Parts: sequence; C-alpha cells; structure tokens
Amino acid sequence: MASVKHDSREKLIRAAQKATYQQGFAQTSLADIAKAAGVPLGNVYYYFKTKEALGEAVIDARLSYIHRAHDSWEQSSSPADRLCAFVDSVLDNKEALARGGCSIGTLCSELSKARGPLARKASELLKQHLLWIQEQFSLLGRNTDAHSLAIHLLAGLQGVGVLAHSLGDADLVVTETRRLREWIRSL
Amino acid sequence: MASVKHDSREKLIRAAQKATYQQGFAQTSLADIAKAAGVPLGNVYYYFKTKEALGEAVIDARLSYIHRAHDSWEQSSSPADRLCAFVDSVLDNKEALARGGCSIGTLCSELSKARGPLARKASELLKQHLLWIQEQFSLLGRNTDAHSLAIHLLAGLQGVGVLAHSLGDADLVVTETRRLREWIRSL
DNA sequence: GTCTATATGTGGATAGAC
DNA sequence: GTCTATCCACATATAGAC
Repeated sequence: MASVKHDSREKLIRAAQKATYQQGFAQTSLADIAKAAGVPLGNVYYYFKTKEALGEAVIDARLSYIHRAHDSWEQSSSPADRLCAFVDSVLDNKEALARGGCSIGTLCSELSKARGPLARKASELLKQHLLWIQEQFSLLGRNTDAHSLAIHLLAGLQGVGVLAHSLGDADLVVTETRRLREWIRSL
Repeated sequence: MASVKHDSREKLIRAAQKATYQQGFAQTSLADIAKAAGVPLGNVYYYFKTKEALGEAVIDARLSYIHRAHDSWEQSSSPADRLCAFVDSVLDNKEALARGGCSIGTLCSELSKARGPLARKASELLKQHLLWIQEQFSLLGRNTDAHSLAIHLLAGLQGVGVLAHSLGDADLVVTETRRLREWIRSL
C-alpha cells in the first residue's frame, strides 16, 4: 500500500515534530528521533539528506496542519465567531502551553536565532496565521486597521504562551483568552 | 584594584550575556564566550564550575538590570506614566527586538524547554516584571484585576517581541506599543 | 591565578554489507 | 531499501605546568 511505502518517513516526521516541540530543534538529536520512530539511525539519511531537511519536513507538516485548522474555523459563519474559535483552540490547549509553550512560537523563536534558511521557512507559520486573522478583521469591516488588530490578537496569544510556559501556569491562558475574546466581541 | 581583581569574571559574564542573546544559551559554546572575552578557555572553569553556573551569573546580571530599570521608571510620578515608560523602553529597543527578540523572553522560552534548574531561575526575570507591572495597576486603583491587566500588558509586549523577531519586522513593535499605550491611558 | 594540552562524550554524517 | 559500524568535528570539563 502507498501508506506503507513511506511509513518510516512519516514516523520520522511525527517523532521529530514531537521531540522538537518538547526539547527544541537543536537540542533534539537524530538519534533521539530515530529511536522514537523505531528506525535505525543510519536510515534517517535515506529519507532526509540532512537534519535541516527533516526540519523542513516538520515545518511543512505544521503548515498543512495550520491550513486545516483555518478551514475548520471557517465553519463558523461570522468573522468574530471564527476569531473566537481560534482563541478557544488556544484555551483548549492551555495545559500543553504551560508545559511546552506554543508549538509554533517556540519553534520560530528558536530558529530565528539560528538565522538559517529554516528560520525563513518557519516564519511562514506565523505569517499564515497573521494573514488569516487579518482577513477575518477585514471581513468584520475593519479594513483600515485589520493589520494592527491582527498583530494585537496574535501578539496577545503568543505572549501568553511565553508567560504560561515560562511560569508554568496554565491559568494565565484562561485569563488572557477571556480578555481577548471580549475584546473581539467589542469591535 | 578591586575592579581589576574580577575583571575576567565580569568580561566572561558580559560576553556570555551577549552571545547567549544572539545565539541562544545551548548554541553558545564556552569557547565562543572565552574568545569574545579574551580569556583562555581553560580559565573559564576557574571562575565558573560549570557552564550552568555561568548561565546563573548571566541571569543574575539580568535580574539586577531589571531592578535598575524599575527604579528608573519609578522616577515618573503617576503609575500610568511608569507603565508607559516601560512600554516606551520596549519601543526604543525595536531594532534589537526584530534582530534577536526579547532578551528575557527568548532566554526564558529556551531554558523552559530544557527544564533544568536554570529554567526556574530564569522565570524569575519575567516574574519580577509581572509583579512590578501589577503593582502599578494596583496603584492605579485597579486592585481587583491588577493581575489580569498585568498579564495582558506583558503578554502583549512578549508577543510582539516574538512576532517582530520571527518576522524580522521592527514596525510591528511601533504598531503594538501604540495600542498598548492608548489602552493604559484608557483605564 | 593563568595558561596549554587533552580526556571524554556526543552529534551529524558517511561507507558499505546485506 | 535496510541496517551496522564508524569517521570527524566540536563541546564540556579536567590535568597539570608555570
């Protein structure tokens, strides 16, 4: 079956995604990933030329996940409901946020320091979110300041991710998402 | 002179602080730090038992810097002015933010993933900021929701740090600090 | 206190048998 | 395509002369 053909490849990407989120990309060794995926270390290089190539695959997986999330939030008919669905998804994830931070934010932060080609690719994750949010604000009739509003919302969520993670306090997410939801409704 | 006695030690801390901010703590080797400080690699261990001990010293240096900053902002008489002075200090730093993110936020994020004793120590940096901000809101007469307001302000600033850094766009800091300043004045 | 040399471990990457 | 063994670079940490 086609699903089996690249089974090891998929397993490696999933293991890399999980380990990278938990420990950071640089701190995750290919040996860690191979072990978690149940694949011999040497085989990693059959599927990915370098560690960086595996990193790209991880980002691609997160990108397609983001697009699926956008699709699901667009089931809500009003732009405000869509934005609140986004905020709610963060709230639903509060425990993981307190344990490991935002999977996208922490990845982008780390890779941005490295300043490699991966940094540019990872920034696309935040960019896609920002564009989607901005579009919702435009649909809400806030054409002139949609950009600024989108920055405010995403910054608030990224920021509370940093705080909840660093302080190990999931309740911060409750507090801040409530405020952001009310802010959206007030526009 | 006493100032010369621990000259190398101070140089090492400064070099470590700079390199850690630019590349991340784990990605910075003791060889990098020693070279930048003009100190032979072996000597590092005369001043610091381990790399982690040097990390602690870096955090201590940042902690005392934070306290000095709080003192300077308290030159402003009104709590709102003090909070705006804090926000302004972030705006003044926008170029560095776009290049390397928030020196405190990125450090806390990275170390929180490692989950070592350094993580706890680094979280004190954010905690101190949060407490100071909360106190200003209390002085503003917002006793009941000072905590939630403080989270909102610090999250906004941390978040815009993540965005400006990852997207390499200092203008985001201009946009968001303007909004946060107006929000403070509206309370 | 200051420096050089080096032990020790680990990680990315490759070679080559099967 | 899959696996084992290994090369090589680099990082923390130590030993020991000066």
